Amino acid sequence: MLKNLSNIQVKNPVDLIIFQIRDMISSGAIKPGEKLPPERKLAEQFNVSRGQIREAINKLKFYGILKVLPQSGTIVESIGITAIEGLIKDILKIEKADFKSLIDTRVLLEVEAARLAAINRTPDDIVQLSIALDAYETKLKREQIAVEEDLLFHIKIAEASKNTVLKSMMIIITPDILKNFISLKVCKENEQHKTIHEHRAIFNYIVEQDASKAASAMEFHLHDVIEFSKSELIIN
Amino acid sequence: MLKNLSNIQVKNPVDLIIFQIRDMISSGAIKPGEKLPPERKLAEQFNVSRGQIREAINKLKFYGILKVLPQSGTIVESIGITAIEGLIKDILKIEKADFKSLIDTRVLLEVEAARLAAINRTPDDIVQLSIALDAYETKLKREQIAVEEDLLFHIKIAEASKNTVLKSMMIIITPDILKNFISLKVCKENEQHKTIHEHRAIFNYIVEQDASKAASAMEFHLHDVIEFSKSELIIN
DNA sequence: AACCAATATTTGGTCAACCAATTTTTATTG
DNA sequence: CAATAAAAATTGGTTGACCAAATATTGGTT
Repeated sequence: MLKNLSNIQVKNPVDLIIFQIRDMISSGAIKPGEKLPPERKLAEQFNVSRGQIREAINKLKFYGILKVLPQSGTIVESIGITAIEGLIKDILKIEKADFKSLIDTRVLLEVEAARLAAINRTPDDIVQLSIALDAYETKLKREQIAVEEDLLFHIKIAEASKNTVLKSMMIIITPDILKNFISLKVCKENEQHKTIHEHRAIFNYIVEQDASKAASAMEFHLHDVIEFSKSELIIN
Repeated sequence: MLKNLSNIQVKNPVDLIIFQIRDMISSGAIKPGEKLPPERKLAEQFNVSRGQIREAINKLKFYGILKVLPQSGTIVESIGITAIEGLIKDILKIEKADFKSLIDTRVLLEVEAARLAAINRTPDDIVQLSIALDAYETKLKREQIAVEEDLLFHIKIAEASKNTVLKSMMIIITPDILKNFISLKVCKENEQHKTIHEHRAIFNYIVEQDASKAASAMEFHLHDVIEFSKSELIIN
């Protein structure tokens, strides 16, 4: 346990607080389901300001480790000591996304989203997809580049899939994808017009509720994108 | 994962601020790549405290829309007006994850993670996987339930996949999965011993670098889990 | 002893004042 | 006039005091 401590390079003071909270749980001082000491006590105990304690709590709250009850206290989620230890260790190690991982995961999510969208799409989804599709095509015909409209269309597909987690993940990775695309100038002008037909194909299969064809159409559509995943450039 | 928001009615004051920032970008008052007005100005302009402005900025920062340069300013990421408008709208709509979406997405991520792990695993990954596997088995032999060790093993697989995005996503959904599993008592004691063999099988295929077999072994392993995805229970 | 309302305390949430790094402006000098 | 250094203003970051809701304590009544 303690030997793992040296592995992690803690730089951020907030991460250091998170680490200390982890120790309190590891040592059994706090058990899952119980209340964390109040923020003021923690601030005094760790010799930091209360604001930094709040920031650390906020981060752990986002990752689902803590739950804050206003005017009452902060409790550790009942997910077991082992899980909490492992998760916090991993959270502190989370690194920036590389381009290849981003693209590979995007393809994975998108193909599944297209498949599910074909199954679960509602009439309203068709309207929304149609609007997004039109926006993409008109932008493309007027200007050269429509990467944004492209990705917004893809998000609409994720929305039509009715899988809330899938959609959330798409939303999270989309800005990173855009940043990389723009900087790498992935968007070739002449090839963009080809994608109109591909988008239409995906759209039609979703309308027809042909799941497997929608999925394969999406996979084909993203083939060009996969080619770029050899690049290892990182943005930010 | 986090909060939700009804389509038009905005309740959270922070989300309202985000909406106003969106308007500033939509109207062209701020363009992508440019600086946001200083926090004090925004606070005065929106007639709210600066802390709330900071909270809103923080949320948009997490989703990759804004980038904060300390002691200098906050800039809008250069990802285009259209993308920013669409993304912010979607961010405000993000809803809590339902169990089915959670499980379905988990399976999707895990099968791919197993496939990639078989390809990219290093000698050290094998050691780490072996340690996680032993922890799981010994816990199972002594006590009845080892869901945490189970999931930590799965995270190690994601780590071995060398896909940073995939791993991050696994870490994000794991606590939610645990909460649902524990409350639904998905972990059947007698069936848990069966999973030892399945884990071993996955592990061996990863060691042997047999990608397709590793993937299908993972898919088979998660079959029982998929059965429960009919439940619509939501935790929290 | 048991119950319950009134009160005091504790809690996370909020805010305005302050800090240090940065940027811009101004003054000086060659 | 240009260059540069000093100083003023601006910036996001931090902090400690205050707020309202939740909780614990108390004291009285039955």
